[in-house]
Amino acid sequence: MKEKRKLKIDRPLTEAELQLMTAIWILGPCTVKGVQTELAKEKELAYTSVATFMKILETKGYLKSFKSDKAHTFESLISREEYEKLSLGHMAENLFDGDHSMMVMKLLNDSHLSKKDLEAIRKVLNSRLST
Amino acid sequence: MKEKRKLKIDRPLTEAELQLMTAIWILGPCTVKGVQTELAKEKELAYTSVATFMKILETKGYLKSFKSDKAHTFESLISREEYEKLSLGHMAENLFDGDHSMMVMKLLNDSHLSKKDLEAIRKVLNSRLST
DNA sequence: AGACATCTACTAAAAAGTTAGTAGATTTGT
DNA sequence: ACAAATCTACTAACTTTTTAGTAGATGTCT
Repeated sequence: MKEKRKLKIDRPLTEAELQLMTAIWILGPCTVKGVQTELAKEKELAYTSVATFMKILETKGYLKSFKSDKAHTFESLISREEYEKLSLGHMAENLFDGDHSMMVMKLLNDSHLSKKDLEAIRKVLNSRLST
Repeated sequence: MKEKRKLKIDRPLTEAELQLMTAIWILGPCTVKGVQTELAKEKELAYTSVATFMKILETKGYLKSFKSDKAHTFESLISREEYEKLSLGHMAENLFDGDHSMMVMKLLNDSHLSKKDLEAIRKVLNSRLST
C-alpha cells in the first residue's frame, strides 16, 4: 500500500494563488525569482508580492520550502492533477449537487468539442465500461 | 434569430453568493424572506444580511427586482444552467488551459461513476457523434 | 574584509467579501 | 388613523485577498 499524504483543502485556491501555483507546476522546484519570471508572461508582480504569496501558500500547506545555496527553494505539495481533481469535486458539490455525470453531460453538450475530441472521449469511456 | 441578453461575468459568484443564487434558482421569483427561509436549511443568516446580498447580486447584474405588493420581488437574470456552463468554461480556462475534453477525461477517470451513469454518458456521446 | 546585490521577514494598506445593525419608510390590522 | 409589524437603505465592522514597501540578514565578488 502506497503511503498517501492527504492534503486537507477546505477552500480552493484563490484566483491569484492559482496563477502562482500554475507557474510553480510548470517550473517544478523553484525560487521566488523563477516564479516571478514565469508569471510575468501573464501578469507583472513585484518580487516581494510573489514572495508573500509563496509564504501564504506554504502556510496553507500547498508548498514546502527549504533553504538551498542562495534563495529558498519551493516545492509543490500537490500536483496539478490532484488539484484538478479536487477542484472538479468542489465544483460538483457546489453547483451540481455532487453529480459528476451531470457535469460530463453538460460538457458534452455545451463545449465545442471536435470529432477527434469526442472519439478520444469515447475511447476512454469504452475502457471504463469494459471492466 | 433569438434575442440573447449577454451577461458579462468577469469573476464567478463567490461562495456565499452562490448559496444565495442556488436558493433563488430553486424558488424562482422570490422575496428576501423567501430566500432567507430556503437558505436556512443550509445556513442561518440574518434577514438584513440576505437583503444585502440580494442588493449586491442585483448590482452585479445577476438579479433584477421590482416592487410588488409588500416586499420587493427578485428574479434571476441567469439560469442555473447558464451559470453552470459559464462556470465550467471558467474552470476550463483557469485550470485546463481551455481544453474542455481534458476535463471530461478527468471526470471519467477520477469520478466514481456507476455503470448506469456511464451508459447515459455514452448515449449522449453517440448522439453528438452521429451528427 | 568591505561593498554590493539579493533575499527573507515583517508590516501595511487597499480592495473585495461576509455579516449584521439602525433608522426611516411602508404596509397592515383594528 | 394609530400601533405593530415588516421592509429597504444606509452604514459599519470584521475577514480575507491582493499587492507591495522597508529593514535587516545573508550571500557574493574582489
